[in-house]
Formats: sequence, structure tokens, C-alpha cells
Amino acid sequence: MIDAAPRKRTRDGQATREKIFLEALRLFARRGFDATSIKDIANAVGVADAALYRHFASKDEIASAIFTFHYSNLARSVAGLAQNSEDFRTALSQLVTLLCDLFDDTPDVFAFILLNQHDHLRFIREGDNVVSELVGIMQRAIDRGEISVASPELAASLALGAAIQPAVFCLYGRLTGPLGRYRDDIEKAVASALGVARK
Amino acid sequence: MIDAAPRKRTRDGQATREKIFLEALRLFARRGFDATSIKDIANAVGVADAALYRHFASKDEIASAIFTFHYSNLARSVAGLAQNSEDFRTALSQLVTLLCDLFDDTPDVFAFILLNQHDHLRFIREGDNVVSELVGIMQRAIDRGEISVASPELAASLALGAAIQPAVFCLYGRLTGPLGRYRDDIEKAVASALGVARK
DNA sequence: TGTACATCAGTGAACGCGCGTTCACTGATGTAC
DNA sequence: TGTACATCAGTGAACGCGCGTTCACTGATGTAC
Repeated sequence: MIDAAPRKRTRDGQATREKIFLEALRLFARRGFDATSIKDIANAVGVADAALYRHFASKDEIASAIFTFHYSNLARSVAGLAQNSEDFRTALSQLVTLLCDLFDDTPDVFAFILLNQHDHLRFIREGDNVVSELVGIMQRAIDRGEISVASPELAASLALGAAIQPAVFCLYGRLTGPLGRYRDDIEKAVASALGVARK
Repeated sequence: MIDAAPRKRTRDGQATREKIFLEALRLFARRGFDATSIKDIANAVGVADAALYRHFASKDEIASAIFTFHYSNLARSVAGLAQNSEDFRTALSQLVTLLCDLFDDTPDVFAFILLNQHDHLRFIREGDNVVSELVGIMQRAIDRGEISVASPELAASLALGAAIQPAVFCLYGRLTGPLGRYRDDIEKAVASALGVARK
């Protein structure tokens, strides 16, 4: 009954590497880094434990590579919407959309890079920093008199918290997802919280 | 030079138990559960590893006992301010004070029970739930027409996020603490975010 | 008050286990001639 | 086109290590008489 399919030994290591990226992300996001073993990842990928070391130097490097990739992506997105939108209100709208979409489309990515931030401090590089970009957006809004909260860091934390915490509630079943359902409410709440000036 | 003070062998196990509570909380809060070993805790307390098992059945039980104690405390506090304040605005003010004080007075407690919530889902008991209490407060405010956000769960998550995220920023040096410095701003932000009705 | 005994916090050594990682090896694939 | 060889993804077994936990034992403290 067991389908003893002959092992395919293609030389396409890229495919395996991508599968490791996918499965390790899934496991890290759902169970956490420590609770996920090399064997867990290898099983999910469908190879032996040792095969992982053909693609990554260590377990830490797997997590680091995945984190850096997705975190930098998000940082670039945030930086982009900061530059491409003239007024703060537009940037805020796009930011909330960005975060809601990230959660609804790729919850594992959202969970891995935005929850348990503590675990990943060591991976974060200068320059590719989501928080720094957010603070920059807020600083500009303050300079232009578009919001009333005086501290850019506080404004950034309020905006981030207003997206992350509802997402956490969705994850734990306190809110019934998708997060996009609350997109407009979240945007309105953040705008009010920051004291966005009327046009 | 080494002060080979003779080991005191008092029979006051209560004192040791309390020291375990204190030191384990500190280590769990700062390094995380997995990154803290039984030996770490024992060293901090000043006893041998095995001594911990005179007071707790397992490492898990240490974390569980500490978490349940502090989490229940907070849940009771939140429930209390819900009952003792007539209008929502008062309750909100007290809630923000409560959370800011918790962070500033006992940052380890704050970090352990409110950050990395994921790790502690298994410990949370029905009835002693901070989130449930918060949702209850919001539900009452909605029923009385005191806030404009329609979902009590969303309102609770916004309020919680607005306290937790600035606290995280303080922990990581993005905001210069104490959190109490931002108390009024946070209260105002949450009130605006929820659309608190004017008196 | 003095003595014999029970209690129990604390000890040091040992335990088994699962973990991340290494290693010699396999065999299919790609390449040079 | 055929052959010899280099490459390299993947394997299974083994490794050392640190972990949580157990255990027989110690010795000071409290208690019964």
C-alpha cells in the first residue's frame, strides 16, 4: 500500500531551497523557532535532516535568511508608500492596506516577522528597518503639521499596534478574520488616534 | 578571597520559593522561556538545580505558576476598574494608568504576561482573562453609546495595542521610557481611536 | 532541660533524551573529449 | 555518439552537548517525651 516512489535525484537544489524557505517559515511562524526542530523542517520538505545543510549552514541561518528576506521586503514596501504618496492621509491608507493584506495573504509571513519581534532583534540590519521607515513617515507628517501627536516614535508605535493587535486577535480567534474586514475601521482609528488634520 | 560563607540551611522553603518566582520571572521575561534553563534559574536563586524540584514539579510548572499568578492579578485589576467606574472615559483613564504603571513598576511582569502572548495560551484559564475583561468593558461602552467603534473585540484590541506597542518600543529603546511619560497621549489616542462620545 | 527521632530544603552525581551538526558515502546528472 | 570523470543533492548513521529530571544522601531544624 505504501507508495515507494523511487527517489528523484534532480540536481535542482534551488527547488529544495525554496521549499525549505516555505516550510521553515510555516513552522517557525506557527510553533516558534525553538519549538521547531531541524527534523521537523526536513520532514515537511521531504528530505533527510542532513540535506538541509547542503543549503544552509545552520538552523539559525535558515531563520535569519527567511526573516531578512521578508522583513526587508516589508521595509521596502513601507519606504515606497512613504515616497509615493504626497499627503499623510494617503500614506496611512496605503499602510493599513499593506499590513492587512500581508496578514490575510501571507499570515505566516506576518506572524514570523511582526509577532515575537523579540526573537529577531539580532537579525535586523540597519537600513532595512520597518520601524525606522514608519518613524520617518510620522516625522514628515509632524513637520508638515498633518498630525497632532508630537512624537514620531509614539505615532509609529500607535499605528503599528493598531494593526498588529487586531491581527493577534484574529490569530487567536478573538476576532473573526480576515483582517481586511476591519481595514476601514483600523484606518479611521489610527487617523483619529494620531489627530490627522482635516483637509 | 572567595567568601566561603557556610551554607545556611534554614527550613524556610517559602523564602526560596519566592526567590524562584522572582528570578525565574526576570529570566523568562528577558530571555524567553526556552532560552532560560533550570540551571540559569538555580544559579540566580543561589541553589543547586535539583533544589528547584523541592518547590515545583517541573520547569513548565514554574512558568505556569508565575504566569497564572500575575495574569490573574491583572485580570482582576481590569475587572475591578470596569466595575468601579461609571462612565467609560473614567474606566479608560484608569486602564491606561494601570498598564503604564505595570510596565514602569514591574517591566518583567509586563513583558512576561503581555508580550509573546503566543507562548502562554496554554496557561490561560477561562474566567481569569484580561482580554475577556477588556472586551466586556468595550461591550458596555457600546451598549451605552459611549464609543463609536462597533465591535467590542476590535475596540479591545485597539486599546491593548496602543499600550503594548509603545511599551515594546520602550523596551527596545525606540522610545525613551518610562511609559508613564506618554500616559496622557496614549489615553487621548485611544479615546480618539474608539470615538469616545463627548460628555 | 536533655535526648531521640522525624522532617525537609538542599546537594552532587548521574540519567536518558532530543537536539543541531558532521561525515563518509551514494548515485543521478552534467560535461569534456 | 560514446565514455570517463567531476559535481553535488541527498542519505543514514553517528557525534557531542546541554537539557530537564531523578535519586540517594546530608545535615540543620523542629518536635515529642
